[in-house]
Amino acid sequence: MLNFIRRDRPRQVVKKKITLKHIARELDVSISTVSKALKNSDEISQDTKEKVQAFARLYNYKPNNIAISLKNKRTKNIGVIIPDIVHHFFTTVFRGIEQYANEKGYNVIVCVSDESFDKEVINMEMLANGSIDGFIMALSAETQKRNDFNHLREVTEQGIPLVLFDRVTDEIDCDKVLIDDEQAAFDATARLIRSGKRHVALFTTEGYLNVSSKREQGYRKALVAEGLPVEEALILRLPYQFEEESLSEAFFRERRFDAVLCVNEIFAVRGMRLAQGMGYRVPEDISFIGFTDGLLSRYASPSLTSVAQHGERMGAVAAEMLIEKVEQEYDETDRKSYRTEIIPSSLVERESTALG
Amino acid sequence: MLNFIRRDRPRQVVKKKITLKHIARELDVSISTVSKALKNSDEISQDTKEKVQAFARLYNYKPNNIAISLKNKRTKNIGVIIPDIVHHFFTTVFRGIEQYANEKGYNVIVCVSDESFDKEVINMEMLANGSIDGFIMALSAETQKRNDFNHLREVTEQGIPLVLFDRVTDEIDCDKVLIDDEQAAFDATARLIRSGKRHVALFTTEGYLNVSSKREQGYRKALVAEGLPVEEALILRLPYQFEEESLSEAFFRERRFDAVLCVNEIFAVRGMRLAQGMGYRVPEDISFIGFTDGLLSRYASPSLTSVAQHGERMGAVAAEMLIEKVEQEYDETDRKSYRTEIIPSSLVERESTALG
DNA sequence: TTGTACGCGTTATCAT
DNA sequence: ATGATAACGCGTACAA
Repeated sequence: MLNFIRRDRPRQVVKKKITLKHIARELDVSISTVSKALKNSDEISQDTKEKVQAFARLYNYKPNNIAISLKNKRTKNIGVIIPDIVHHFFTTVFRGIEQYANEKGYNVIVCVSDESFDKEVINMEMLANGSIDGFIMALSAETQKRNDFNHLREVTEQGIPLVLFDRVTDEIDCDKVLIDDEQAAFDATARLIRSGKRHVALFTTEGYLNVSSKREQGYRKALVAEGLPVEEALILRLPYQFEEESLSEAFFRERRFDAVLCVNEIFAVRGMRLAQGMGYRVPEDISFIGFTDGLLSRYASPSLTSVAQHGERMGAVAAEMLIEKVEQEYDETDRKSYRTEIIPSSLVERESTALG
Repeated sequence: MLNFIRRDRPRQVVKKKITLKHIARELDVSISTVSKALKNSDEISQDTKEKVQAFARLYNYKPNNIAISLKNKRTKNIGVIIPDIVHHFFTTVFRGIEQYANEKGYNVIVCVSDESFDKEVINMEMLANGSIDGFIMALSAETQKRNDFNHLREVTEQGIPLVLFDRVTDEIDCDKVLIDDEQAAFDATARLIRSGKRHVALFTTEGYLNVSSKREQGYRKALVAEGLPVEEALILRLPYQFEEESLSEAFFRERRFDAVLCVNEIFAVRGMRLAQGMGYRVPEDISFIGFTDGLLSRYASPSLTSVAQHGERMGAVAAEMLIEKVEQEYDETDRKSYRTEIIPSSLVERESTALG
């Protein structure tokens, strides 16, 4: 009796999960009676309900998610595909997604594309075969470069909801969540100028990443708006993962500027360090503002004024948009319309800029 | 004809995923014939196989993961539960897990416990109901404090493989992966002493986190081993998330020391900054070594000598152990035995320590 | 060579 | 009040 529940093993007792069928057999009723009894259906006698529920509690019955998914054609899982998890911004977005999703009873399956097109495609296909109800993703660098979005198109054509964030494309019709990069860069630059700086340099990345170019736009527009010339010589383009300082050192020696806008924290911190090493005071001689308000900004010396991107909020919004689509998908009532949400960033003022 | 494949929608054509049943109906054969044909079974005539395979390719047939999971009782998903994703160390471990798992054809479902016992329990239960084949996790702070591990016990009793990493407990019999915290602290301290320092302070956290206390052990043992006294006055215990510097400032004023071992990057960077602000030179007057070799260590001024914990390796090892168990679980052959793996850390030497 | 029947665990509909 | 049956999508042992 009950030997489905306890089965002896070499050194360990295994209490396998029990199913409706087990309960039914043990209590000598039908599976459907058990199912209804557990749902407190009033088709079932009080007596039977109590018996069944007691037994279920005793053996800690929990319905099998997979079976339910198969039946409902909904998994309550959402797939997240990001280029890199060891990256503060993506991590915070992920956290926002995870929190919101969890509140709504969804689990999150993450895949990392590692900035590779192929991995992105493989991961998407893997998850699209029934494992998830919808996708949230930021495109890999390679995907952006190749401009090939067939994998996204396939997924949306299958009716699987998709939300793109941060690294998006116009080629695909879907919900999107964006940072107001241009506006943020504009504001930061204007902030530097209004505090009395007249020669604002820009430290940005080589190659045209979507993000950097928007920030550059904002920088340029701010200069113009404030009646200053755009000095091309004050724009320094650095390799993404550069190690030696020679480039920037030369820049400091040869150019005259009194403020720098940097498209990320790292450039800013390295810039400040170099400047200080060369005898400049920060912010008196040169002010700095960076993007991505992470640990580096907070603990640099001096601490770095930085554009906070509210990744967590972004993730929550993305998850909200996705889950809305997923659940209305089920109603099939009204036709789709896609939104693009902009998450405002804000400037966190610290020591690397003087008060206006 | 074929109207299961294209169904008109308001403004969008939806190509729903097709199933074996669809193919069978369309080609007027049975489902099992289709199934076998797709597997290239030699029970099926070349002719039929080609017809079926062509059709499947055309309509991009992919088997439904959920159905397969239900059938096989294996999901090819692994559940990861960590206290916090916005934390460099956990993030790197996660990356290691994700990479290895992906190589082996597994997906990763992450849940964040947020250092909360309840969330940890809820997430585990959620995933344990069939969604995953095994768990990899680091215990939440609250769980460690409460010393309540029934949720882990339940899971292992159900025969679900579990691997604990970093934040583990002796109460549960399972595979474990650990950092050699004590040894690392020992080595770091010894390294400071051998470079000529005689009064090594320790900046650690208040309250007894497993991790910090092991590091403290190593620190103490190293002093003893090198024939130096343990000066209790040189051990500074700071709140986990402290903001004002008053505590440490007083410490710098009142104590005499020429080196500091810090249990994390942040304490080290803040310590260095304070020291420099008070006129000390780093490393000449005071050397610093931190734990967790992240961005802060690399970009601090001076850059910080730091204990690298190789989280990625740790994650890969954990995933390897888990998947091994998951797959042998299936054989049911030999009995379980659990291992504990130690991942060696290493010291990354930078500017905050002088050469021995 | 092809098809039937069953099972995975659940729920919903329709008998009894 | 209870149970039988079908269905979700797949694979496979067994029949035909």
